[in-house]
Amino acid sequence: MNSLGNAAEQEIRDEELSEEEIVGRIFEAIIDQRLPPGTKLSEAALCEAFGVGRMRIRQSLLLLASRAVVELLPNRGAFVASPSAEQAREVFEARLMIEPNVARLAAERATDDDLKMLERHLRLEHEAHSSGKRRDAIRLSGQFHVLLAEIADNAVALRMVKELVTRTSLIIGIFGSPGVSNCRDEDHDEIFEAFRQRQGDLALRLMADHLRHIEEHLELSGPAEGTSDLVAIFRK
Amino acid sequence: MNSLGNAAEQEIRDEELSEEEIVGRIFEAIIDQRLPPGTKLSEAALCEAFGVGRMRIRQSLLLLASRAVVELLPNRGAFVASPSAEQAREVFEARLMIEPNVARLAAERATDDDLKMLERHLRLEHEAHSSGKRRDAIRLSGQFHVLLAEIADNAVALRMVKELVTRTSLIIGIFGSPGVSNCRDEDHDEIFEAFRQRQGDLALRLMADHLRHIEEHLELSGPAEGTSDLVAIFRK
DNA sequence: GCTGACAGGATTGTCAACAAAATTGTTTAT
DNA sequence: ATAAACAATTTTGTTGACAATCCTGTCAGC
Repeated sequence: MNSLGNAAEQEIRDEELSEEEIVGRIFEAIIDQRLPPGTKLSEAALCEAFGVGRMRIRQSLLLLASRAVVELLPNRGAFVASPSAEQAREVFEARLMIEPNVARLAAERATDDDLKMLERHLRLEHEAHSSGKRRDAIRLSGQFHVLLAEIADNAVALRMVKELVTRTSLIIGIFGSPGVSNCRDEDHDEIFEAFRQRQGDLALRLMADHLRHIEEHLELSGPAEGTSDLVAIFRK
Repeated sequence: MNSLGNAAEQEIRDEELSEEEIVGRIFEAIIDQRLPPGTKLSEAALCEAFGVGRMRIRQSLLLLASRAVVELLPNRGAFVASPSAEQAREVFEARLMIEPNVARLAAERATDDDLKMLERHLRLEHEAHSSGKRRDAIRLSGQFHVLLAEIADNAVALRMVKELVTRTSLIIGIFGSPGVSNCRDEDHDEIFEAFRQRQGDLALRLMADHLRHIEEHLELSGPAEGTSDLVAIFRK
């Protein structure tokens, strides 16, 4: 029984899910690490899981592959991507280009409602963290970055951030020290404080520091995860 | 006869084109404005143009839609996107986040061969510009930005730049003053000079200026191009 | 003469059957 | 007993046909 065969995930409504909804669901599942890197995503299993036809699944997998979130091997099927150290470097480099700017714009454009919403979100993050709900903590800390992109009000940046946050979750699954959580929520608190003071440039700087901080806590010179390092695991 | 029905574009080899190749070809056609915004991309026509099955085309169109380069209307078909002024703003905002950083990295990482290649490219740009080959000039000036992303050696950034450059071509087609070319090649020359001197931060600044310069030459408060502003055109 | 309904044609969306490839399990020969 | 070869099963890839939707042109009614 794989992690997708859960009947509870099936939709009850007779409206079928669209490709984008399926893509979104798989993004989320990857973000909170219910789908670890390398997981086989067989078409039949996904058809059952989402209650849609094979074509819909096929297209969804193609979209996921175009964002480097799944890997599509010809005649072999689809697998959750396992980013290489090189790809991890690229992802963080890209995040450092985009997200500090997103943070600055968001800080400048946030409405009062946005600030309230962020505050509520940070409270949830703290709760999940202190009560040891690791999965929730991971999901929420990733979602924080997505929320900022939504506040920044730029659909292009939002799409990119969603992709990069998801890929980061995979990267942490591979290169992260076990137990260490995704983001420190104190960092998020500091960024929020900059928001409250409407200091866009400060938010930019803090976000850059935050991302560098995450990257530093990875072991990018480590395992090197090939196709599936069974050979490495059973080396000796 | 639409602009895709050209039999010369058909492939001779019996190897079929992959989705990505088709996507790339359509990207290029949009970049040098052979496919203006709003063009209907009927499946049958594309099947003939590329000599592939309908499924291949369908998937290609889905990929293009996921990058906001074509618009997919249910039961209506695929059309080359016609970005709104709001979307144009988002595209340039995103380019300003990414490309100055790309320029800085590229300036720092360019090999001597890269510099030679850029120099050759700029010569081509000048030639196309001075000999009045508008289409070539447009294609080459867009390609300059893509080359920088390749030199920067970041696949994520490269993909984003390709998308944003293509969308910019559509934006210029809609909001650009007629006759005014895409980029001024003197700007590109300046950036290249920063490359030659290995001044990454200068390259960053010049690229930001360059992008702002392009955006300023648009008329974003203009036509407002709805679905197809026939109503606006025949208003009075 | 104009508006609305209707029918024909064309295009898109979906499904099911079929073909191709790969993995797994079994057999056979050394 | 090991390893290669073969067979069976599963999974992916592709094709074609069919259903649904939309556009266009026509016709009836007012």
